[in-house]
Amino acid sequence: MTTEQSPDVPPKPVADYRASLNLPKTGFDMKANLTQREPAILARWKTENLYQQIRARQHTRGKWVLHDGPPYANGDIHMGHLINKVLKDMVVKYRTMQGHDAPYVPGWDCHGLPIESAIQKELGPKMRELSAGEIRLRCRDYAMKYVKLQSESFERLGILGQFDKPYLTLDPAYEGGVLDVLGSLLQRELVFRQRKPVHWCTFDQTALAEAELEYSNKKDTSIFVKFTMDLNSGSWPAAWGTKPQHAHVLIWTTTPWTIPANRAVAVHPEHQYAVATYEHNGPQVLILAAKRIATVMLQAGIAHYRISDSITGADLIAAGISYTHPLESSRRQPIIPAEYVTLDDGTGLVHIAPGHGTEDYQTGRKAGLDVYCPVLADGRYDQSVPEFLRGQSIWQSNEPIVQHLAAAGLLFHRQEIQHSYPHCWRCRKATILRATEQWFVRAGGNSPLLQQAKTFIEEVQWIPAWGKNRIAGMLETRPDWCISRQRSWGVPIPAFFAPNGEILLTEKSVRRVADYVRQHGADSWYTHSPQQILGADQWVDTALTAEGTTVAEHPFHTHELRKGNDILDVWFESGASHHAVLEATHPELGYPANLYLEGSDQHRGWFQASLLEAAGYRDTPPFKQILTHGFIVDSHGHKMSKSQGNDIKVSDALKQNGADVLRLWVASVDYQDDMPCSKELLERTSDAYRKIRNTIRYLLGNLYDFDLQENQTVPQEHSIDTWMLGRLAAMTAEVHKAYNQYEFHKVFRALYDFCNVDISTIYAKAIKDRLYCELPNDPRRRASQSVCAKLLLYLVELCAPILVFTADEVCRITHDVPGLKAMFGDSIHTHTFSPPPQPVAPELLAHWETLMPLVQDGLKQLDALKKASGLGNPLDSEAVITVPPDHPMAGLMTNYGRELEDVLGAGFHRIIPGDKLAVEVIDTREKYPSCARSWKRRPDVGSVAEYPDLSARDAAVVKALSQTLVN
RNA sequence: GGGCUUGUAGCUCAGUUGGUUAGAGCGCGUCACUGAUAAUGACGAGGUCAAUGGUUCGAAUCCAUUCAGGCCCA
Repeated sequence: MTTEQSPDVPPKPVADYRASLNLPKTGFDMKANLTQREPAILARWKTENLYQQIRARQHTRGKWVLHDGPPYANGDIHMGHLINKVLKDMVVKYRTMQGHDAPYVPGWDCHGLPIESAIQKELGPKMRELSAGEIRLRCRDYAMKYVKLQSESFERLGILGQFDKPYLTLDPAYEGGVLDVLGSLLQRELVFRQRKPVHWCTFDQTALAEAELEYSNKKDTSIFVKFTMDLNSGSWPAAWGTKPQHAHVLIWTTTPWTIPANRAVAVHPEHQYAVATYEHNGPQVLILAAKRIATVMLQAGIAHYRISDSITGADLIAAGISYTHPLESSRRQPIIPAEYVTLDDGTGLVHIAPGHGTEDYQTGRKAGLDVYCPVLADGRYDQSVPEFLRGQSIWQSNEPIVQHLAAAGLLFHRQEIQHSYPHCWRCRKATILRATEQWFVRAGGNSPLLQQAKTFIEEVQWIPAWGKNRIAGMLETRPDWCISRQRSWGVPIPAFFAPNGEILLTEKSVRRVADYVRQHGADSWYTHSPQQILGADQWVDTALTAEGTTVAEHPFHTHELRKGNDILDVWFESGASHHAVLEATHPELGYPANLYLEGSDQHRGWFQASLLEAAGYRDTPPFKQILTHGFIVDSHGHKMSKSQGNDIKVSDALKQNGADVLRLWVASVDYQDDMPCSKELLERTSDAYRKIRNTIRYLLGNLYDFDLQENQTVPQEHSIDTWMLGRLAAMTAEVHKAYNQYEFHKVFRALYDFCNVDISTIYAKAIKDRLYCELPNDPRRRASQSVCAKLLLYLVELCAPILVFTADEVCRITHDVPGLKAMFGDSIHTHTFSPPPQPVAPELLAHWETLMPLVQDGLKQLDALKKASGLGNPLDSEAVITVPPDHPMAGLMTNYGRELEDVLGAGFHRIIPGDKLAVEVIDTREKYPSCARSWKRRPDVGSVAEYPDLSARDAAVVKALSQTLVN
């Protein structure tokens, strides 16, 4: 210890009383050093097998299950993972400490395109030489690598769960569970087969996913085509004037080759449509959007034309006029509504080919149109098109079609354009949209599945409440669910195809395959024969014919069957987890789960998939509560992205701050909204962490000689201890309420303010004198220590779900203090919350309500004295408290005076009668001597002759101590 | 473009059924202490409650529009 003093500081008093004080002592370091300390704690948890210990613990309350939504097993974890997993962990830890059995089984989504693409990239052209089975093996290794990597990252964040037995969607038991759900949907006749346009490469003859498209510029012929209206149908709108002899609707397209597949023309119901009339070999009458007429006429070089009044698209549809297919004069086709029609280009009337466009398809389905696709896998027209096109490649057909239209007088105008067009990422050739047979779940319109899902929504508690509205809106407009994908890495749709085109996919056959997959894994679909899989030479079952009808009791010869190549949409896989995990891979969890907790994007994703699949599997929803959180944004509220350079890497943040600080940050922001994050914000959180840590350190430091059994002392009624206990009771209630409603930012706020204001600013300051200066066993000291022990207990308990490492560290420190050993038991994480603290009598709290303003006033006066006369230390002042004799507190002020002196930090106090309850702070540097031990200036310093430099209290304490020393 | 959603001091959050000069903590600035000390305490400065318009005796709070974000679609 240094004894150096600067020359202008007066020499220290002769006697050094420091040793006679009870100064704080603790092994709990001020410096957290989380980056070093946390891994050590983590290692200990692993050796102790903490997760299993918690499972084996006596649970005073029932089971409570948070079912983990599986992150994708690809890449490092990012801030989104952090927020999600930490929120989940805080919930689980809170429920555990409430006494629930709250197991946490983490899961991973292991199948799907991103992994298959990564492997494809790795392998390059070699990919084509590999069988689906071989590709799947590599995909599996890839997925498992990232499961391990992410698993370690999650654990490093203090997330506790069954990481040694997670659920994986590539687990055969899980895959079997997925097929169980598919079987159940088949049983309820909710699965059907239908054409739908998908991106298609005619060179590779394969379907492409959105992610496999590369957009680049392409030259095309765009054409304006006149579709001849059938003026015998419907009724000519009066606003368009007298009905002409001939009229045409005018459409625009950049893909002339899709004209053969035209099945309708779409208009926007709210846009205005008019008639443009001009002369060209007689009067010409065109229908198009009023706003497009000028542009279109200019493009076609027609200078003179007349425009009629306009009507809305809705009125045009209502007029009910059909038109003639430009290449097939016998076809009459309708005009239908479509909201997506724009007036940015074209004519405001859109050529609809449901087999060759996604929007065309959707629009067509609503209007009940045939999904007609005359294009074969290699890009040639089939036999259903006009003769001049049969067998021709679509890539060579634009010109013949344009010529044909021109010859028929239907070509209004043509121009060459350059536009962004999707190309195949492998062969770089232009792709098309082509309708192919896909599997669907009947989940739109008035499907019973959808009805059931809607009733489920009502039975679930949505947090925040608007989540219900959001998902309800999504269900309202949702189409049937296309569950098939033309990929390799996933759970196969176990359909068998007979040589005559009959298909076997029934509840019975799927259940058989499910069992087979459970035994041999889904890879067996690719490596074993239909005979092996079905386990018989003949399989009698319902057959689906190529025409879409069913034939019951149809005998299939299994050796003739071919296995289908499609896999299930990965959302179907994860959406089956309510069965595949809660009942199949981890039946100890049980159905349903109490809570699903994910980002708000999962209203469309996992929540909806789960809801729909559960609706097709049973009659109760898979979750009781749904909690959603927002997304991480930067300090300006913009989304984080690598390309913007405003992203924060979890590994960096972890190195910089430690897991507990990151967890505290998660707790501190309102997750219902977007969550801003920046280095500065984490720095703030770090400050908050240090404050909490120091508060705990102060409490611990003053309990070094306290024994929970021996020294518990009830505080005197008028003591600041009582005020503190009142605050503790209020804080505890507030925090539990917030935890129960998952409002962690309120938990954080309450705990932080409690440390900052109630303990640090007010209480800790007030009790210093009695803790440090009184005899160790003095009742006032023991009472305050009793309160400190309570503060420590509740504070650490309530912090534990958030500050998992620090709480554990505190718990270990208490083990080293003999009197505190029993405080938290073996581990804070197997410990349950203490019963709420005893409430404090309201009248006692009311006393402090009236006294605290006096303290505020006193502090202002101290500040004024400091500025006016350099009074630096409040102990060099006295508080003169005036109280009217008839004031309700008058009789009590003798008790409260001493407490006020301490709360204010003054050296002395006097109570005098006055006309109002008030305090006056007086500089006593010239008035009283200072006690060398307590540093308080008071009149009784020197009153004990033996100790001329001490106040009466300190003299007595020192005397008593010296006597015990002698004995 | 559509559905849902957010916008209060530099930051994170409070602001009850619309009602006097809009609150807290942090951060910042100044000062004090040196017996919680890479701590602690005191005081202080910060806001036309995103903007505009409306309803009202009165609006951060209700309504409309706009602007700027976010998620999901198109």
